[in-house]
Amino acid sequence: MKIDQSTEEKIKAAAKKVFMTKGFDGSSVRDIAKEVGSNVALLNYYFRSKEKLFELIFEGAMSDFLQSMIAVFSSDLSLKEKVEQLIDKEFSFFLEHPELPMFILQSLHQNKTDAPMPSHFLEPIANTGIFEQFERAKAQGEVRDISIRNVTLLLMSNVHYPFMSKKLTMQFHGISAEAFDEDLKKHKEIIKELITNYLFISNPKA
Amino acid sequence: MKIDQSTEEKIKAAAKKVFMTKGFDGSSVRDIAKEVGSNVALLNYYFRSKEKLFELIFEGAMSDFLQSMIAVFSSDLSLKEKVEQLIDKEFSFFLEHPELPMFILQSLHQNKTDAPMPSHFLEPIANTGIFEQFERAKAQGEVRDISIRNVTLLLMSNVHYPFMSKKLTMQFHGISAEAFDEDLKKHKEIIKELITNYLFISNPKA
DNA sequence: TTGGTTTTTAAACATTTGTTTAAAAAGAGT
DNA sequence: ACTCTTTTTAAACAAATGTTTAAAAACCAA
Repeated sequence: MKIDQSTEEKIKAAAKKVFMTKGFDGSSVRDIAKEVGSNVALLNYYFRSKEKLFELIFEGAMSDFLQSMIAVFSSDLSLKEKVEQLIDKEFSFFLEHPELPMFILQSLHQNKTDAPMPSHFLEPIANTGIFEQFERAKAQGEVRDISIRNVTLLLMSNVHYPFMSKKLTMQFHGISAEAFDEDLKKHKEIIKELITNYLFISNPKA
Repeated sequence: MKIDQSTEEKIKAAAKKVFMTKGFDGSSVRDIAKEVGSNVALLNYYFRSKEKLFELIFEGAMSDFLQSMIAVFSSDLSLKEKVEQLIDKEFSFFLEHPELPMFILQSLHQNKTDAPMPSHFLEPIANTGIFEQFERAKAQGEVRDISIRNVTLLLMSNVHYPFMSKKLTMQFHGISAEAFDEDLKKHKEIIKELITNYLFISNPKA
């Protein structure tokens, strides 16, 4: 029953690469097999079907996607510091995995994964106590009266979208990839100031 | 040479519906034909191929996508009013075409359209004089020192992303579509205040 | 080496894909 | 009614798809 781990991992890596760039429908098992340097039958030997393989890749991606938040939330920084760190960390994470936001949102959008998000993805976030920390800060008047859901939407919009819109933005402004990356850096600083200024009351005692 | 306009339009409508929800790769010409209540051959009779039909739909979508901006920019409002109106108008537009941002970004992401964005999409925007108005306001100290490209990215992030992230957000917070739509309304108001507060200097004379 | 298991391969399978063909149906002008 | 063009259809086509089969190759314990 000893399975060649390396082969299995090679297939997963190839599948990740292909699925990420072309999506589920745009990818064929022969694409992936070619990327592995092997056979279609081998994919179904290790993973039972294209769908099963995809689900595995998707779950891994979703896990990565959420993982970067957890590290920040688990620290014992102030809420403001956490927000700032989150933006920094997410940006550097997505600089290395720029296709991730598009892959996740597109897969969910087209119901490429039927299962609702498993609780083992969300519980670790709740377990960091970030929600309680937020409500506490709100009660103490350190933070503006805004729902945690709206804070999330605000952060995700400004952190995910830029990486999804690279081609649109480049074409829209007629700029190069390098120029866009510069804009990205600037954007990060802008939203850090913008969001913290908005969320946190400057003088809680006033 | 008189072509039954209604048939051609019916096909376009069906193609739009199918392509929008399933993307290029996820859609088959037989899907579209079934939606029309007709034949695959008919699609190739009116449009030469699946690709040509898609390009037509994509260009129409891109046009709609940008059109809603132009109306606002063409008015003779102040810059601040234009920003506020843009947010309002874009939100009500995307409430009626919620799949549009995802469709556009996904198609560009996967190079489903080889051609770079034609100038006839962008020129009308430049022709509204919005860029000059912005630079003028910046020179006069009414507006913070920020590039127009970063303003665009900021606006697009906060206007497009929420519509793309509906499923992710619903699953993430475990909320209903109705609850999400409420969050959406709130988000609109938040970013209106947030962005205008950030961009516009409260007292230009100070 | 031998025998049995695991891994890999090539080939075949049935469907689905986009496109084309050729004929039928519908329309229009005379 | 007849002809010619335009529109619509059913059928066929080759290529691509996901999956399975069965045999070969590699591996491993005795």
